[in-house]
Amino acid sequence: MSPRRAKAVGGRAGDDPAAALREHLIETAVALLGERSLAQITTREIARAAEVSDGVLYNYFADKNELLLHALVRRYHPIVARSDDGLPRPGSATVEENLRVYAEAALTVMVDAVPMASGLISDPALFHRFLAAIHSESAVGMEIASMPVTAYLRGEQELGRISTVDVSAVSTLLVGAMLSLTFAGLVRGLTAADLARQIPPLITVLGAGLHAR
Amino acid sequence: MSPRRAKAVGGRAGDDPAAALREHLIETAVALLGERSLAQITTREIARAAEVSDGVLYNYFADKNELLLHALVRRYHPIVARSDDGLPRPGSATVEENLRVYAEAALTVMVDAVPMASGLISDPALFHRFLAAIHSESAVGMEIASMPVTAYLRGEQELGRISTVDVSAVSTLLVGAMLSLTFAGLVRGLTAADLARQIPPLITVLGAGLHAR
Amino acid sequence: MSPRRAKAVGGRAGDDPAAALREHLIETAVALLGERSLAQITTREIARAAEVSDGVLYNYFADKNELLLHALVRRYHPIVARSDDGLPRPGSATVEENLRVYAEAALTVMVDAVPMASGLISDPALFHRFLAAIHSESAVGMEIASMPVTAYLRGEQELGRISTVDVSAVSTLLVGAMLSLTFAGLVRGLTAADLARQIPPLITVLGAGLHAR
Amino acid sequence: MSPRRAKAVGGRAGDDPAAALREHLIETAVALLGERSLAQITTREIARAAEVSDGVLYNYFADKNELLLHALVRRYHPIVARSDDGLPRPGSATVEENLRVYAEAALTVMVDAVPMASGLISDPALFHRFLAAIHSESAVGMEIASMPVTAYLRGEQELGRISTVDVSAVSTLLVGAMLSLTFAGLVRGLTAADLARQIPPLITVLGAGLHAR
DNA sequence: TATGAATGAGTCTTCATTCAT
DNA sequence: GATGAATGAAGACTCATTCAT
Repeated sequence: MSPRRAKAVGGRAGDDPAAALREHLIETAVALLGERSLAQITTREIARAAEVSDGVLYNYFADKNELLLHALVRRYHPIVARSDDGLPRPGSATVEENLRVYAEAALTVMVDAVPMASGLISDPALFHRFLAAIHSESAVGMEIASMPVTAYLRGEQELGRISTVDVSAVSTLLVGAMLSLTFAGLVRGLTAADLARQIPPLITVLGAGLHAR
Repeated sequence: MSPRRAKAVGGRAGDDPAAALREHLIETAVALLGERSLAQITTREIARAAEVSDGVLYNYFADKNELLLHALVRRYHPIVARSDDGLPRPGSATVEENLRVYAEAALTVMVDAVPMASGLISDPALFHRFLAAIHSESAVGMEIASMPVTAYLRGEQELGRISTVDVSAVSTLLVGAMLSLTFAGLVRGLTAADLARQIPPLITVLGAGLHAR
Repeated sequence: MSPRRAKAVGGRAGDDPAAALREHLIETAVALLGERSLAQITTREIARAAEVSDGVLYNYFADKNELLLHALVRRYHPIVARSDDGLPRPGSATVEENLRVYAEAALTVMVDAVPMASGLISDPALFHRFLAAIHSESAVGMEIASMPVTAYLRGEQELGRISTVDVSAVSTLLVGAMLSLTFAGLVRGLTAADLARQIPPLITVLGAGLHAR
Repeated sequence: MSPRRAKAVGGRAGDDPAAALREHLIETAVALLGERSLAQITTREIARAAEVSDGVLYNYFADKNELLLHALVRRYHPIVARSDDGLPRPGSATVEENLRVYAEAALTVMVDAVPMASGLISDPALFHRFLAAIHSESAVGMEIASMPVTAYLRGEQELGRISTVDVSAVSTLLVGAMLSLTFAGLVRGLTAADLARQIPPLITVLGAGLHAR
């Protein structure tokens, strides 16, 4: 005679059923975040999409924004984490080729994240709640995107394949350029693939700095 | 014979009285845009801030968004135009020093424009009305910020002060890095001046590319 | 140095200029009443159509409704008066043929008047102001439409061309049928001409009553 | 488990609780429709009268007009249906007496329906939504009122109690006359009972047509 | 007196949040 | 705990009316 469990969550044995619904709501919100921006997602939409009742969300979150914040964080972390998957290691191939791969990865991440981030930036209050939720503000912002590149470059530097250039500066330039391409693409409705064609000349310019003596 | 004039507009001599309130509304909206984002500004707030009645705005604009769009364009144009003022000419000083000035100008512009642009990006419909209002989509986006740099570098190239590098790529890298700094600053609440300290190392990296043989 | 006169009214010599503008407004409203119903006509539309300023109407009428009421009366009277023009006299042609002519006239009037009247009926307060404006309530309603028919039939009766039937009842039947056709036409978007085809069988039925002994 | 129920709806047993408020709203609107016309009923008034909150109506209807349309149809159908109840059958009593009963029924219906219909006629867009809602445009208009009379007369014709007159024309005359009386009554504030006194002379005139050889 | 911009009450509608069941 | 209908506070927009010029 335990209380009824939300249909949509099902009865996965072993899980804490309460936590399961909470998860389900977050995942649903994450999915909606891929389509619409923060302000344009209603609690009703979330409930409908999650196939649960309108009110449950208040059993797990203080308000709509808390749920969306969790969804945002959830979306944000894999985006960054994803960068690590299958990215080239220092010493492999050529530095230029590897940087291209890193650049494309960053571009992909940004084309996905920027619309979402925009929704946050336009709501400062929410933005700061978000930063607090991430609770290590230092790792947020572009650094989080440039860190893998920086790490990679540092590796190459240790291997002596590139000069003693400021690798952090190189990362900022590369990642920033990807951000720039992302916005340009937003204006014209271009995909990450379309934009990726503009990467090689950028690498060429940076390459000069990497090999300078 | 003439109809009465809004109290808030007063009797500023020399103004076209008809256009005065329109202007007043746009300027009020421009000011509000500095505090809040598009979606968070209500018609009531605009009216209160402008010290006029709730309905006047509809005497001058088709709807709330048309007013805000005008305010946006108003804010957007000086931002871009400002870049041209007092920017160094090819041949003067050193290329590195000049690039630093351009970079700082771009950074200043972006710190101002990004919060505003974010509000637009999260509302695609409004975003496209905005682009249409600017009515030369090709010049919108990051290009508008990178064009002055590109032009400057092309000038230096003609003077033979830099190599035959892809100046457009250099611009994208530089401007993109400014954008990146802007977002980083947004997260930490840093000003353009704070962020500007990170410019020199970037220039150093790019400098290698500019002088490569 | 007489005060300025509304442009649209022009300077017809001999007219009282004030009364001229009043007239102009009423006539404009009359025209608009042919297109839209009472509630759907705004003071702005009247002013624009009359090519005068928004506010003048309040120099001549207590409010919007008073103007529209005058327009309504103006439209209403000619409608009824029109019935008298060129309508057959007792003794001419055949009674059936003449009744057909009267019926068509009534139908034409009604197709014109019913949409207008509907706007009134749905606003009881306005309706009673209207009746007061006409200020002989007894002559309003269907009687005003049936009176000419009744008068005609009475004439025929005096000539002995029809029996001692209740002519008022015949009028009510005939005019009521026209009203009925009018509503039917409204539903299907038919014109007075379309509807007129249904008149002859009605006359045939009534004819029996007129010649009964 | 079930969500709470609107206070105003209470706990009427046996009702589908989901549909209860919907019903309540329609009935409230039906009642208001008896006092005011369509355009003069605000969503707030409906909510107040129904003793529910301002927004509920949007849980059951797409917009204000959809609710009012339902209320209209609700008012419209019983009006017509009512005509069939207890109306005389062909062969009973005398034709004149029976026609009088039919006429009174039609009059009652119209005195009720005309003010309501007027509100619709003055808003063409709404009018057509209404017709679509009734979705058999052919049966709308006066026909719906005259059909029972026509059917009755056809029955009498088959029984040979009346001549081979055009029964449809007779119906149009009779029903039209009732409409005419209705409008006349509206002007003077007369009830259906008051107006019914004018029916007998009309029947007398029609009677001549029915028995003509 | 004419002008027409300004006024602001009032309309419909949305949606985050509550709460009886 | 889950449900989802009810709540009611906004929000954008309209328009009759006023009034400084």
